[in-house]
Amino acid sequence: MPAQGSWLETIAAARDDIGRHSTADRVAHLLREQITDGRLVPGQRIPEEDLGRAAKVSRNTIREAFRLLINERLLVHEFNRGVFVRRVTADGLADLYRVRRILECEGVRCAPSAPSEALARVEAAVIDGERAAAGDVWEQVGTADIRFHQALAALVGSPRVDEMTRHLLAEMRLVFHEMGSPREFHEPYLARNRRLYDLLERGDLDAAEAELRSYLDDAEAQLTKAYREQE
Amino acid sequence: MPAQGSWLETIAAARDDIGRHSTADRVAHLLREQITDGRLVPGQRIPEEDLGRAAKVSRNTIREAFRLLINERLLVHEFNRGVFVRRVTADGLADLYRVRRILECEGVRCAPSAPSEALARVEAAVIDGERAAAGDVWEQVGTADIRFHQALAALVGSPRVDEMTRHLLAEMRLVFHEMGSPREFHEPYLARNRRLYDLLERGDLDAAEAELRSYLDDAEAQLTKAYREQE
DNA sequence: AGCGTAAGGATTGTTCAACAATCCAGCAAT
DNA sequence: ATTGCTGGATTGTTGAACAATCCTTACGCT
Repeated sequence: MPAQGSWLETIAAARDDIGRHSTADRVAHLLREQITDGRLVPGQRIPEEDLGRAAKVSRNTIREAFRLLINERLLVHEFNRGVFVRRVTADGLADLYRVRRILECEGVRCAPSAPSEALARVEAAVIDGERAAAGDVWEQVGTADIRFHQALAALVGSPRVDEMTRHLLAEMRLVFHEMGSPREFHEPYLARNRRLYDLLERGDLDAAEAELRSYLDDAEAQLTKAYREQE
Repeated sequence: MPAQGSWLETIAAARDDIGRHSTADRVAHLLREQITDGRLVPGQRIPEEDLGRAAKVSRNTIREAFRLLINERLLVHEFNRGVFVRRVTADGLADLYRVRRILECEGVRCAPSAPSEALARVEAAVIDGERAAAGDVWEQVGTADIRFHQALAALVGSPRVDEMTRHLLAEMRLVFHEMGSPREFHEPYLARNRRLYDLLERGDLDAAEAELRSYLDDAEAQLTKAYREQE
C-alpha cells in the first residue's frame, strides 16, 4: 500500500501532460516523427507555406513549431533562408560522442546509487532489442538501442541529463538515417548491450565503464569512417 | 604568414555573426539583460502586450523572443497563463549542481589536452575576479566567477558542453538574485578559484578535481541552506 | 462564514492578410 | 567565365481580429 499523499505527488508531477498541448506542440510532434522515421532527409528544406497548408495551421504557428524542433537540434534555421533538417557533420558527430561518453559513463558510475527501477529500464531496453532482433525488425532494434543508452544516462537521476540525452540521441537518429543499413550497424552491438548490463547488475563498475567506452569508441569510428567515405 | 585560403575558413566560421539578428533575437537580448541584472525577479510574469508596447514590436515577435529564452531556461511558459521568470526550486538547484559537477570536473580532467588559450581564459577569469574584488565591485566579481566556471567547462573543448554550461550558469544567476548579498557569497570563493587554477596549471589534476568538488559541495550547501530558510 | 456558481474582463492561443526585406535562379552584357 | 540585373518566391514582421482560457468579483445558497 502506498504511503498516504504519494498519489498527490504523482498527480502534481504529471499535471503538465494533461491535454495541455498547443497546436505548435502537435505540429512539432508530427514533424519529429517524419524526421526520426527518415521521411524527411537531412539537409532538406521545409517551406513554411507548404507545411502550413498540409497541416492546416497558420504560418505563425508553424514557426512556433519550428522553434521547438530547432532547440531540439533536429532542425536548423538560416536567416532569411528557411529551416532545414539538420545535417550532422563529422565534427558534429565527434562532439556528439564526446558528450555521450561524458553522460553515459557518469550514468554507469551512478548505477549503485540509482533506484532499482532505473536499472530495470536498462534491462528492459536490452530485452526489447533482443526480441526485435529475433523478429527481424531492425527498425525497432535501433529504437531499443537508443532507449538503452537513454536508460544508461538516466541512472544519473537528473532531469537535466535526461533531457540532454533525449536530444542527443534524437540527433543520433539523423546520423543513422544519413548512412542507412540499420541491420549491419546495430547487430554487433546487441550482445554488447547485454554484456554491459550484466556487468552493471553484477556491480563491476570499472569493467562496465571500460566496456561502454570501447563500445562508444567503436561506434564512433565506424560512423566516422562511413562518413568520410560518403564524400 | 598564413596558409593561402585560411582566411576563407575564418570568414566561413564567422559568417553566422554578421548582422544576422532577427528582431526576436534583439528583444531576447534585452530581456536577458533585464533578467541577469535582476530587474526582472524570479516568478514575475511578463505580459506579451506590455512588452510589445515597450519594445515596439508585435506580439508574434515577442512570442518568438519568449521561445528563445524559454529554451535557455530563463523563462517558463504555462499554457494559457503566460510566461514567467524562472523560479529555481531546491530540487532544481540540486540538479543544477549535479550537472555542474559532471561538466566542470570533466573540464578539469581534460585540462592537459586542452589548448593553452583555453587555460589562459581560466586564468583571465581569476584575475578579473581579483581585480573586481579589489575595486569593491561585487557585481563584477559574480560575473567573473561565472566566467571562471564557464572557462573550466570549456576545457572539454566541446561546443555542446559550452552551450549547456552557458545556460546552466545563466540559470545560476537567477539563484543568486533570489537570495541577494553577493559580497558575502562570492568573497570566500575568490581564493579558491585562484588555488584551483594553480593546481590546474601545475598539472595536479586529482587535487584540482578534489578542490573543485569540495568547492561545489560547499556552494551548494550554502545556497540550499539559504533556500530552506527563505521558506 | 463557507462553498458552489455565474458573469465579466483580461490575457493568451491562433488565424489571417498584408507588406518589406531578402534570397535565388535565370538571363543579358561585357 | 564572370559580373550585373531582374522578377518571382520565400521569409521576416506587423497589426488586427476572434476564440479559448483564466482570474477575479459578485451573487446566492446552506
